[in-house]
Amino acid sequence: MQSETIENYLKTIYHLSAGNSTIVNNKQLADKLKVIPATVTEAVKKLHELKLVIYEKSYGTRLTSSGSKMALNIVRRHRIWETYLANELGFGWDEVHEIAEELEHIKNDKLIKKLSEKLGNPSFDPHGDPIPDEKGKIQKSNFIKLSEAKLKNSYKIMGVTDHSTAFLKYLEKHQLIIGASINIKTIEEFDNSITLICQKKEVSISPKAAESIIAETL
Amino acid sequence: MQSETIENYLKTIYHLSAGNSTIVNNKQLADKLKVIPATVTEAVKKLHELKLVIYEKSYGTRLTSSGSKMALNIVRRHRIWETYLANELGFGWDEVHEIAEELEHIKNDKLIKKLSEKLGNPSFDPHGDPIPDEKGKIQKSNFIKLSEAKLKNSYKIMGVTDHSTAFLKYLEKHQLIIGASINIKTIEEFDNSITLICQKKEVSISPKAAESIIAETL
DNA sequence: TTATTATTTTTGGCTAACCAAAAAATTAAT
DNA sequence: ATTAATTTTTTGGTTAGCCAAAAATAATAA
Ligand SMILES: [Mn+2]
Ligand SMILES: [Mn+2]
Ligand SMILES: [Mn+2]
Ligand SMILES: [Mn+2]
Repeated sequence: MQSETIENYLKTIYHLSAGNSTIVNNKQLADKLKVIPATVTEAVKKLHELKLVIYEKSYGTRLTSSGSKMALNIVRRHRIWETYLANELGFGWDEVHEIAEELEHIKNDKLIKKLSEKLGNPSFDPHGDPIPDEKGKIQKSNFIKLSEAKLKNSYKIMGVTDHSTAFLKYLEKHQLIIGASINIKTIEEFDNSITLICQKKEVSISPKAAESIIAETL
Repeated sequence: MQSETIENYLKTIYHLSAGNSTIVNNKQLADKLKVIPATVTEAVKKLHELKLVIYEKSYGTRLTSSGSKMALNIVRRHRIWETYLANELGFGWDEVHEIAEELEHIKNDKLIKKLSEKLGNPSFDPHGDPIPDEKGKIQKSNFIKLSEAKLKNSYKIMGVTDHSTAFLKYLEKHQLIIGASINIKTIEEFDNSITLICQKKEVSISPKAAESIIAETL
């Protein structure tokens, strides 16, 4: 049985390699997992032994196909739980991530299946992130980061990549919620801050915020 | 933070001491927790340090009031989850215990509160066991073990104390389900086996089975 | 191309949970 | 009261995960 620790490593490697199995280095992992680099060195060695990653000394780590399969499964559990907590239990989208961080480690296929069914087998979680299916397949979408949006174009907000409570509260205040339609009014030359129209109101957004908002081109 | 291991010890001590803080010995704990007695000795020493139990060498262990409070809370989480799995997700009552064994360790008060609310703050789980409230109070009931039933009397099945899949399957087959009304037809002198009427059908039950069925006097 | 900085690895050590085997204590049987 | 059986404790040892400090590599800047 894979331990909770191993699962957290796999999931983190998956996220850091952006799905496409880019090489991940120890420092990144240490930062995300809140351990020191020495600990990561040990861990990735063991994951290599288990054939869940390929670890090349002093270079980096990437998931094997079986590691990737496992990671996708953890991501699925995490996002199913997030959706469930939000849609069925009435938790706010800023609360679900933390709880799902624990629930994701409960390994019971039937449980996840029942949860998913009850939700109508959703393909996206409350943050707009795709939920891998039982086989690990992820539904593609023509989403972009708002930082890549073009002037005058219209978009629909589909999700966020920063799940911090602070950020989510900020979005809610400006009614920049999932499903909201927006139009890009101006993009500042000198700092790339964006002004957009949302619910008839004008909102100005920093480049950093725009980087964390996922939108669909309309 | 109390570890999963500590929580399992507290819960097991609670169950073995039947709520009323009877002394529990190492052998019993070792058997239930599937570890060797030496491991239990170490563990109860630590629990004593933490002031969660009173451990008297070579004699036994009992919960302190803070240990008891904690145990009640774990039992509450366990039974809320069992009820939720059965009532909201459609799991069979023979499936829920195993899953709840894991879910019970997720410590998030708001989560349990939401689950409980959604269920209408139930006082009994699908096995008929009482669910302690937030303060640890358990609702009393005039339940008896079927092995204590009297001839000609009528009862309503309220729960079971043996949660094994085999036993629950057996009960289901004979329609001895929660809520069923029964009448005691005969009690054999020589082996205490019981014949009862349930759903117009006659069912014969071993003393061992009767010991594990909880019923309410009608 | 050195020198400086950042990252990675090694080494030694720690704690929580476990087990096996032997010794000690308790309980039950004769 | 002895003996035998059971339970408990002690001692020594293991593994998973972690950290701190030092040594080795790799990357960047001068
Ligand atoms: Mn999340
Ligand atoms: Mn996690
Ligand atoms: Mn149970
Ligand atoms: Mn448990």
